[in-house]
Amino acid sequence: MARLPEYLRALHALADAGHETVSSEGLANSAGVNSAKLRKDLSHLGSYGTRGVGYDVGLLIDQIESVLGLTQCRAVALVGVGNLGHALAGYDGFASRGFRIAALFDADPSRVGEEINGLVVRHVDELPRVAVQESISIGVIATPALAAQGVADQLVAVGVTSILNFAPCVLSVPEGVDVRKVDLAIELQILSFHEHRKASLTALPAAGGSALTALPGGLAVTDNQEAIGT
Amino acid sequence: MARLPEYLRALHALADAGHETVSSEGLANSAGVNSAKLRKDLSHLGSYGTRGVGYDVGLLIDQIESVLGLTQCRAVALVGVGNLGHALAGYDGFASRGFRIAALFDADPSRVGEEINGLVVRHVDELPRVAVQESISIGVIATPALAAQGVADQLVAVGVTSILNFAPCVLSVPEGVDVRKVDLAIELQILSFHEHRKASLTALPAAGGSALTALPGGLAVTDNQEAIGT
DNA sequence: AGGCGCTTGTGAAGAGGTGCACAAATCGCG
DNA sequence: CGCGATTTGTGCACCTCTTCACAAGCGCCT
Repeated sequence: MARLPEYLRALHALADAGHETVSSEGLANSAGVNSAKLRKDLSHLGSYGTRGVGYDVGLLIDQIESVLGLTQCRAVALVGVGNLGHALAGYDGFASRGFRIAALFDADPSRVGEEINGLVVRHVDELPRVAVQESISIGVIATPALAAQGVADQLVAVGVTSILNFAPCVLSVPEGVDVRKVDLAIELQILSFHEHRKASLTALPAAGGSALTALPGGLAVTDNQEAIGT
Repeated sequence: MARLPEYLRALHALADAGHETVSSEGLANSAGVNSAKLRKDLSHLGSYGTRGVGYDVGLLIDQIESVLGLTQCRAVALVGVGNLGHALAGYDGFASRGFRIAALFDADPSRVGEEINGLVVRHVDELPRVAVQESISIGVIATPALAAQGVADQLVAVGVTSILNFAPCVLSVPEGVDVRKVDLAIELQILSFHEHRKASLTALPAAGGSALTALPGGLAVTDNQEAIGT
């Protein structure tokens, strides 16, 4: 389930605040989901809450981390040390949640040798040797779109089976390899769509327009993320 | 639909490659989706393809950009010029797709005045004045989690109704305000889960274990993103 | 020890997305 | 002008996810 990390984050926040137990309602509010959904999610991983009390925060954290495979610190290879890659290399949100950026790569010789956050940028040709040496388990692609597929192929060749792709393109990978894509421009475009839709709706208070005009407000608004009302 | 931006990206790539028309199958491959799904999506926005030929690339680009509200260049305010914010400010993927980063803000006085990519970092207190002046329509939050809610409140107060949140926390906003969240660590955690699942599956070729043990492979793997096989 | 209030876990209904398969429509060619 | 190849648009069935509502269970207070 893709919501488990969100629960985990909320649980850590509650633990820091000193809470020992949480009700499904409280945790659901912290994570921004429905309480029934949260209970069903947690029941799916066999978690034991106590009726009448709630869930033990510490125990639940251990459970979820175990399911997510976060008990071991995973080594991440980052390919592409451009604008975005540079920021990712220095992003402390990774280390604080159990991920270690173990190696940086770039194809541009002028960038090789640069030191970022204590790590030296290596040439991408060294990927096979370093990947084995550092036992890389996840690859992050922050290259331009044109280079992304080639990098993905190289990562797959050295045995990486999980890839996080920031390049705006679709990657072809063999079965068994998981790819997640994050495209920052797409996120903005989705917001732009919502802006456009809201503007059209307010401009037409009692939309009696003909069905011929394809109004932005007329199509389904399903984008897998919802705003949380106060 | 959240898939429209992906179609748009694929269409731009096809247009650059010189294609005048595309079949739903071809475009679906480029965007990494099923062809039937793509046809249904396009039909929902009243788009006119020609049977026997396909879709006109240029026309479809105009249609989708119109629906997404990309005909006007939207001004974006970026709050939080830390590691990530710095990269976002310099990310050329925004400008190339119709978004203009119009203002940078930070709460840290030592960062105020710094120039990034031709823009001067302003103090967050100047947000109200600048937001109106630049007619900001989208706010991007790249602050630490603790500051995010406050920034969101400020953005809402100045009339911003679309927020892209990179801080690892849930934002409370009034109805009518759209929030999209991007949490880079969560993406890695989902990949970690897949790694863990794959490792468990290969370790147990014919999983005959008792149902009591909550195997990672036993729970539903639905994370709204799928790998595309070759 | 017993009852009461609170919370979990889950069955069932509802909603929505997905993909197949096929009819309708268009173009090119003889 | 007509036919076949090709491609769009869509009805239908399936399946998953979501949400409500409620029974079962646990702790606390008397």
